[in-house]
Amino acid sequence: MPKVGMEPVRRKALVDAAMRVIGDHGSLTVTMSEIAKQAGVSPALAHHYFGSKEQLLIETVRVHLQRLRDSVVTALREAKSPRDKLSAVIRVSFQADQFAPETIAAWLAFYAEAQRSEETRRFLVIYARRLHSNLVANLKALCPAGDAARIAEGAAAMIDGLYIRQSLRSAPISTEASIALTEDYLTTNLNALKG
Amino acid sequence: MPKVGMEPVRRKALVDAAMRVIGDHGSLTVTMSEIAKQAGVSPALAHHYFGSKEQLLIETVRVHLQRLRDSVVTALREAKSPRDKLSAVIRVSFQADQFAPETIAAWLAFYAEAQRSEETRRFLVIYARRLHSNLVANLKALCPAGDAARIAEGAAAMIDGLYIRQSLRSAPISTEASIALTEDYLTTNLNALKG
DNA sequence: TTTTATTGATTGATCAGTCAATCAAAAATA
DNA sequence: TATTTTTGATTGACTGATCAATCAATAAAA
Repeated sequence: MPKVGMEPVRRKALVDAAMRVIGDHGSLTVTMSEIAKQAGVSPALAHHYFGSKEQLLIETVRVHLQRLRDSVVTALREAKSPRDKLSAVIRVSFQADQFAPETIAAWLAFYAEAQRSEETRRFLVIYARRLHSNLVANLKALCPAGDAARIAEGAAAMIDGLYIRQSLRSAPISTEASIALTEDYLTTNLNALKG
Repeated sequence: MPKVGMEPVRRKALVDAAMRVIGDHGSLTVTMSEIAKQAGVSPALAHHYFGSKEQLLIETVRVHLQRLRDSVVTALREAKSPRDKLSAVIRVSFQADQFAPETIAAWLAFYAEAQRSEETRRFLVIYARRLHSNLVANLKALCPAGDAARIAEGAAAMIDGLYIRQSLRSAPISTEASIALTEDYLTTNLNALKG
């Protein structure tokens, strides 16, 4: 069975398994055994490749934020006007796989972890900054810089807030409604400036 | 040393200690020992009064949400007009003790816990509903019901989102700026309807 | 004396992390 | 080509630490 070149395959499998298990469990207090089992390998192998549970979790955050970033980049490239690019950023934030309850649960767990893990925090800060700067950059084409910064803060907060509220699964808001609410925030603010 | 009537004193001390330790630690993976130590009693006593760690944590959520509720009720009573009441709800949400990094960290941990603990989730859902309904009730006096519901969703999301972003402690937003952003959201939306 | 408050000592379970051993593919050598 | 050596992949079994939970014992008040 052992074949050469398994490392990248196993790493990916373990990182994906970690996200799934964490999402299902809704917490980072998952065992290496559970993750390894989900990935179809022994716990020892997970340690072999990642050194520690903490490192595996950090890698999990990193890889998944990288994927999210790739989605945003693609969507931005397809959008032409600044206004379309703003919509693209919003759309990706709420896209199906991101907005699935397990995914939201996992992100929530990572935000909590960021209180203790400097490295986890660093990655989430980068995500937050990127979201903010994507919004600002395109807003600047539509309104003065000062307003752009303010509107971007508000929009970013609204996006994150819709996630949190979604995590409680009471009165769940649809993807479309979340997008509409955020779009509406932008439109109303931009119109208010024009008026 | 043992005096009669200590139960309520100890319960309060333990619940407060739990919130503090969880806030400092940024996670619910705190030991009963740490909490008990912080409260100045033995771990065994914590178990004596609460039965289990889980129950202590649930009580901690309940008590602290109850206090938050009391603050809101008081602030609402002092405000006269619907618009003032909206401002009161916002102000309390961001008031100093709520917006302290340790408090935010603790709430974040509880949100994560809500994924697993039905009872914790229930309390947080009640808080979310209360926030929403306080907003809707007063918005209805200022705009049509449909718009009130929508604006309330947006405002609640923005409040929760500002918390999350604050938890990352990068580019921290001041209490005043957070209040201003949320107030601005309401004002802009209400003006847009009038115009 | 009975009841309430309190703790030290202990237990049992859980887990992260380690390690020595195995297995099979690949590379080197004959 | 056949044989040997090396190396990467993999695991079962084990260890040490941590921690929630229990309990019997003590001390003070009622």
